[in-house]
Amino acid sequence: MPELPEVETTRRGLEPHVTGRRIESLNVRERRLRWRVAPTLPGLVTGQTVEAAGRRAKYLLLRLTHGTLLWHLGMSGSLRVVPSGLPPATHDHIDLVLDSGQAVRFNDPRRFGSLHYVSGDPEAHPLLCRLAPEPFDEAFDADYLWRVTRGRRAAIKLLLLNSRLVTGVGNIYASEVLFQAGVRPKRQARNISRAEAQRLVVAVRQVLGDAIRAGGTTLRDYINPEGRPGYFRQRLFVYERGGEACRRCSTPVRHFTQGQRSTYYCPTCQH
DNA sequence: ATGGGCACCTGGCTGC
DNA sequence: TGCAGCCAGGTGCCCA
Repeated sequence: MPELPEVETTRRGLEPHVTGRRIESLNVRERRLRWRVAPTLPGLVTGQTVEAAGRRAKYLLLRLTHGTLLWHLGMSGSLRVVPSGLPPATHDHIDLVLDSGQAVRFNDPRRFGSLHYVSGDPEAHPLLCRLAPEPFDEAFDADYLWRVTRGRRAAIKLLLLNSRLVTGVGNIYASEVLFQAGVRPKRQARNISRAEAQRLVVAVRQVLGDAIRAGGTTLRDYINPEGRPGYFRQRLFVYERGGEACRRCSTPVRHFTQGQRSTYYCPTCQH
């Protein structure tokens, strides 16, 4: 699913439709998501107004009058804005019905997504309080990445996927970031040089930023709130391009498994 | 504390 | 055509 660019694209698509809208109801047709959706949730949010649509890492934060909805899209989740009367299709698990006659509809075939309501400071929630700084925050810089990689024997790619250390980078963009930074995915994090840490930070921002501008990456089923796919796939340098020519040097792109996930890299461009 | 592996799900594709 | 096997944008948790 969605990595940071897809969640951010979703946030931007939702924002004009939800901001200032009153919640008429929350219809939960399937509560068995990553965590069971609390039965009290509809009663808690009905009647509140959506004040803003925010994002923290891959979590969407809908700030309400008295609290916050924490929405995660998991691997296969997506949110669409639909007319509130539209009959639900398969895997349309939740509707957030607004006073505009529209509803935010959550579809998630694999049900790895989640929905929580937090009444206090959302940053203090257990799911958010240990997350690394946002990639576009100034706290995420070369010094930071240098510091958190020291003494770490884990492969740098695995470290990029660890949300306590780096946030927003998922499996597609991890390979892309390492390509752009010229760093091999198997390198032990502790052996990354200062200059490489700098290049990685630049690459994280560059790749995620470019992907957001392209509306995210659609591999299979990701769609934005208007029901449209993202267009970053055609700009991927290595992901899902095993055996194909590197776009920079024509060497065949290599593919292997790391931590039970696919990794792609160019043996010539990355060291 | 760190690292590795598993689990949670459904669906699409491949190959016999 | 049918079916087994494998793979997929995430991440919390358990164990060594």
